[in-house]
Amino acid sequence: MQSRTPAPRTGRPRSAAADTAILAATRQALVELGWSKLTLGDVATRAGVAKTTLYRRWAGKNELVVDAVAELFDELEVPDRGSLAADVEGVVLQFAALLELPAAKTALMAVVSEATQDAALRGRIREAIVDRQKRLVVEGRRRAQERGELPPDDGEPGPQVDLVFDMVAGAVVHRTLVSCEPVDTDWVSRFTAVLLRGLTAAAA
Amino acid sequence: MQSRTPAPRTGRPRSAAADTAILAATRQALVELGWSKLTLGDVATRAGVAKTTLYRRWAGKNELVVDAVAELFDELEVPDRGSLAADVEGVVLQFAALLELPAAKTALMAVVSEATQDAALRGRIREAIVDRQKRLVVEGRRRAQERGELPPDDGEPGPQVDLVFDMVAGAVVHRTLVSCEPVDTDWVSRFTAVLLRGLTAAAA
Amino acid sequence: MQSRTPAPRTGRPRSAAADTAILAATRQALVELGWSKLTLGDVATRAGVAKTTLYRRWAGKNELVVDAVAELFDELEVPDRGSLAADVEGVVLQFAALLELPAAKTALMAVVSEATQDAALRGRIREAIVDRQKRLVVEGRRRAQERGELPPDDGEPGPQVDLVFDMVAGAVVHRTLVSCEPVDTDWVSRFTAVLLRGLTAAAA
Amino acid sequence: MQSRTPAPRTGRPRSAAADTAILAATRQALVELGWSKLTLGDVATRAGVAKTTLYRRWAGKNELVVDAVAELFDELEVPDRGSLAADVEGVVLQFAALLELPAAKTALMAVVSEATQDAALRGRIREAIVDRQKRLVVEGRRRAQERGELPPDDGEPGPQVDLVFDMVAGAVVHRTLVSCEPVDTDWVSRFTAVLLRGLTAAAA
DNA sequence: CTTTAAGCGAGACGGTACGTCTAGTCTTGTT
DNA sequence: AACAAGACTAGACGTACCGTCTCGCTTAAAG
Repeated sequence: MQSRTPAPRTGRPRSAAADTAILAATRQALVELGWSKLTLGDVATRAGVAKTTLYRRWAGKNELVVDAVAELFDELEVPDRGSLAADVEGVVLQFAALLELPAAKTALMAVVSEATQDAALRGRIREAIVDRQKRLVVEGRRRAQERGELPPDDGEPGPQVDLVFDMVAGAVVHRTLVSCEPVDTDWVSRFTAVLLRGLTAAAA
Repeated sequence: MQSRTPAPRTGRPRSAAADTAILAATRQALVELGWSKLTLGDVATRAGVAKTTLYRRWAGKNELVVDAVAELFDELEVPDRGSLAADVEGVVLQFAALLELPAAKTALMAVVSEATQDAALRGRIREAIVDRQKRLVVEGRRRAQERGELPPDDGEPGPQVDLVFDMVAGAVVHRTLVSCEPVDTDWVSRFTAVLLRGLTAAAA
Repeated sequence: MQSRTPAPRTGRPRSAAADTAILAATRQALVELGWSKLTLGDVATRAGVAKTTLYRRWAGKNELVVDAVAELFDELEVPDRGSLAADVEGVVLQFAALLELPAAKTALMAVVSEATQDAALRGRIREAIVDRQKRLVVEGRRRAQERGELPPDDGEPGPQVDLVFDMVAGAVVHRTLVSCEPVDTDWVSRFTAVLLRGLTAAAA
Repeated sequence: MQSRTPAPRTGRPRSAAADTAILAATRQALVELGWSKLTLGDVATRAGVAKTTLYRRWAGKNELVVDAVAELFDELEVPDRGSLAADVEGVVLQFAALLELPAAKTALMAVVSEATQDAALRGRIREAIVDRQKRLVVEGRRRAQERGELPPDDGEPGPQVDLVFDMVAGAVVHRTLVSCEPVDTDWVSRFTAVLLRGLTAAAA
């Protein structure tokens, strides 16, 4: 999950505070300026750091922004609202709220956009973002199984997890960023209804 | 839907051939270089045209690329495969095939990415891409109603159209560009099953 | 004698005024800052010109400074003071006055210094500075011959011209820049006496 | 003549070997790269020493290079070839041979060049290089007087020593570094003839 | 048939950011 | 304390691209 230039073991150690400052400055600059107007010189100035320090630790703009964005998604957690439908709605709203942040919105799409041309970047996105969120799907299903809302695993849990993940994340991202319409409670409940009926009817 | 600088009525008329050459060169350069490496100077060279000519017709990179991409989506058509499920699968596969083209993939995400910072660009995307595809959803449902697979409209058709569109397009885009996994027939049939059962169970 | 990047024949022509401004700014910056502190960005700013314009016309710092310095030496002229001794003293004083200018002093030595590592630069110095001044020696001798102070050429005039030139220019440069002592009228008359007695005694 | 940072008397003493290694590495790097491409980091690496060590002992690039060069000139000695003319020719050839070394050539001019902007450096050059060589002129004249080739001092020996030194050193340096032509035996004998005839005719 | 208004290719221009490099200082831990 | 290692700030380097501007030339429609 590291896109950083590795630090040597001898000599003066790298300042840990600089990392925090740089990533925070990157997110702030991203919000204010957007990907294309973001300059590393500006990030360095905001972080109170020389440009060289920045280039010593990251290979370039892409690597830096991916790390800055990945930290945002670390905040996502699995809610426990008592029922599968409520859990799904909770996750969807949480994710949508995250995508309302200009920093997250711009940065995520910028990185995805850049990744269409860069296989290594695709890999890093999968690691840092996609796979982490998939665990949330697994966790939600586990809870529903404990509550008896879903039958226990009958062998291979994998495929449907991927499908559910693509459907949930895809719908939210598309509505937010392509259709550019709000993810309000009405939309969320309609979406959740279609998704869960589709899944449970399929299971029946 | 025009993002072009309007041509004056007097003087020497603009060369029509240049337009075609420029848009084709834009798509080609987009495939080879990606959005961030694409330079208008290079596009001009590929098109055998001076940079001035390019700037005389489009206001900038965004406008040019949106026009180049919009032409790609004009090829999408509504299939008629005899059943609702088959129609949905057909649309999904058609859309996925389009997104497999590097030109479409890169260009679409580049434009969406840029749009997170640019309201006017969001408007143009909605016009040129989102609304055009929504009509396909409406058309597919109309056919299913004619076949008796779906009940006739009970007043307001709008909301579910938006939901279905976000779910279909979102899932395909997400699987293709974020998860970076193939949209094969297995995935498509599972997706279609969940979607249609969710919708018809909801209607019941 | 040109160290300039050649201008193409088509397209917008290069601004002639920029050349003048750049070379003047170079000399001014050289006086104030010296060679090592001189930056091309600063020269560009002083000249009211973009850095790119500067790099479009010259290949680098060396080339630019050589051209700027060469213009200074164009001012040197052959005096006619009525006798060989007076002519020599006039040339020496004129040359010494030039070397008192910080611009000329710093720039000349900077270029000579750089030339110890760069054969092409050595060639340009010879052309632009050394050979031009040698003609002054030839001219001075021709006048002395017309006055009857020196015998006419007896075949090959070359070698002694080189020798005289190295002795005159070398002594002035060394006293000015290495010994760092003034080239006053006393020193000049003693130098001229030794030189001319040496030359005429040799001819006798 | 010291340009070194003085060492404290307490604590671990400075390694003497490091000095030798650093000065040798400086001369080697000077030959290979020239003044402007010479970096102190590189010198440190060649000397197997940390950059810190280097900065602890010298104040900067100028100081280091002057010391490295001054060592070269310590090798110059007064020849005794039996006659004034032969002695002069010997000194000139010895000096010219020294200036043929790329290290000496580049370093000397680099230092002189830098000195046009730095009075302290000018002082150090006078001490370490100019004054040392002047003693050679005095020594040569003393020998010629002992042989009876020159009359004994008639009061003030100073001025002509300076003049002779500037003429000899200037001519050699100029021919070597500005005219860029070889100081061969032909040139040396012609130069010596003019110089000595000029001086003795003046004395007569 | 001229005008004449614009198109067009070529490339210079002022800017801005890039990513690299070096100077000189500072901070570790080790000797 | 000196030392090796290397991080740090500061800032110049030379390149690339942007979007604008000037050229001189060509092209059609309007007078």
